[in-house]
Amino acid sequence: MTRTTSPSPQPATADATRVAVSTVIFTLGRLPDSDEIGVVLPLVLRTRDPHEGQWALPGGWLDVTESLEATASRTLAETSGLAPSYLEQLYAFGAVDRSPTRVVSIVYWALIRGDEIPDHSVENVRWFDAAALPQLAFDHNEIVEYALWRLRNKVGYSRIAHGLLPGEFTLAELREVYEAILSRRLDPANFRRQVENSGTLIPTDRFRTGSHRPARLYRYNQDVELSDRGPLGART
Amino acid sequence: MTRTTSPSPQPATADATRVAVSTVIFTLGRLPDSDEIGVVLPLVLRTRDPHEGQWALPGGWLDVTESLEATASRTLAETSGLAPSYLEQLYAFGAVDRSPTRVVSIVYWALIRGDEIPDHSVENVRWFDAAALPQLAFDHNEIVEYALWRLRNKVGYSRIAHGLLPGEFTLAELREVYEAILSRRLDPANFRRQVENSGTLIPTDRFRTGSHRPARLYRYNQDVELSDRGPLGART
DNA sequence: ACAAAAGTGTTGTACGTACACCCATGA
DNA sequence: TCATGGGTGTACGTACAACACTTTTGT
Repeated sequence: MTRTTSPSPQPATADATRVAVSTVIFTLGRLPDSDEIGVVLPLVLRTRDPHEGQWALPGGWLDVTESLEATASRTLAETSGLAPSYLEQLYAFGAVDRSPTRVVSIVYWALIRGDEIPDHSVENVRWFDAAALPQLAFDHNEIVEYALWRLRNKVGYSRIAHGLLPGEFTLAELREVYEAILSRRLDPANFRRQVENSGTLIPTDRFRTGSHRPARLYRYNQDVELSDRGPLGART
Repeated sequence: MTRTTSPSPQPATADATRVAVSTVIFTLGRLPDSDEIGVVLPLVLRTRDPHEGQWALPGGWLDVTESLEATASRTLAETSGLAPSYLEQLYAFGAVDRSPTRVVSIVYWALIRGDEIPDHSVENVRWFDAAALPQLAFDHNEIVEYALWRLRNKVGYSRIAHGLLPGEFTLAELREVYEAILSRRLDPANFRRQVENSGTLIPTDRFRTGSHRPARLYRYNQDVELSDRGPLGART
């Protein structure tokens, strides 16, 4: 449904159900109109019907020889040119009337590090403030809403916030990520203790020197990822 | 993939992807070999290839005119004859090699009350101890494993346990449900307070009289369902 | 009377929150 | 030296686990 870049390998038979894979790709960035840091995501301008001229989630038809997750990864590469630092299935949307022809969309959501996102890398791709989207094609507004809910939820009990940061980061930077996602301020002192006691961070010997007292750099402890997706490790 | 009861409305074209909907249906029951109470689920004996003679999750092909959830509900009716007291999408399984032909299965999981489940209502349907399954068709063992994980997880922060009980129940009965799902004993005193303070139960004037001191009957408070599935209310 | 489950009280620990305070650096 | 963010200490409130205890029934 959300395919925008290549020809359709699936037959468009009137009474067949087609399967699409779309991806909600989150990263942090400076918001267009304010200069706050916030959650942003890329959308693709539809160049054909249905919903020509509207913005839609990146995605494509499922190929018979391609796994669901592989399709999602491809989507990500096509729009951001980056590999996901986090990728998880979100939901399968299958209302009969969500598209003129019957389409079931398996939607993934992904995080990528904000390090180096090409500003206008790909034609017809634009990054939007997740909290201020225009009207999107199909049921994509609903989908993004749900993805945002999952992101905010998951940030509470999981360590995914690291997926938005480079390899080494200060606690203040990590806290900013949480604050942007939850859109509320957190107490620096308490934040420090929580995350230190969680055992998910490894302090390095390096410091971020800047305007004031240097802050220690931390990196993510790979060994801790438990109790996240349950028995599904590399599911597809 | 798991269709067992009606002819396939989907074309079996070699290079098309077909969409199936399967459902993991949980309830509580007396386990076959012990006489403990535990989680049980119905499976359907496959009467044709692939995997003829193996047990599989109830399910069927997605019809073009039928929503995902509707297909799941139908499945439930066909195997248990009951309406679900809880129904939620679990995951979309789409590995390329999970079936001889390419099949994407949208899997739901459901709870039904144990009140009155016909013991051998439907031909080729049998109820199994969820913790001691034989080898199932396709990747269905994995799927059940994941569904169980979700059930146990969700019982911790949600009120779904009520979905396994009749309209009125004692706190001891509710506690038994939790104990069966989590397979560990809970302190009756603490359990009482937790659930009382959660505001999800309404005490009635009736009592369950039995072998000892009568226990007050409670019923579920409909008004509390919040923070469960997020923005997806009647999604399909 | 006694066993056993229903139901109440009390205590200790863990953890989140609020906030006062010290430390180290650039300007 | 001062402003500012880095980092530590402490006190309070809530939530939960453990467990002693009282109450009410059937037998």
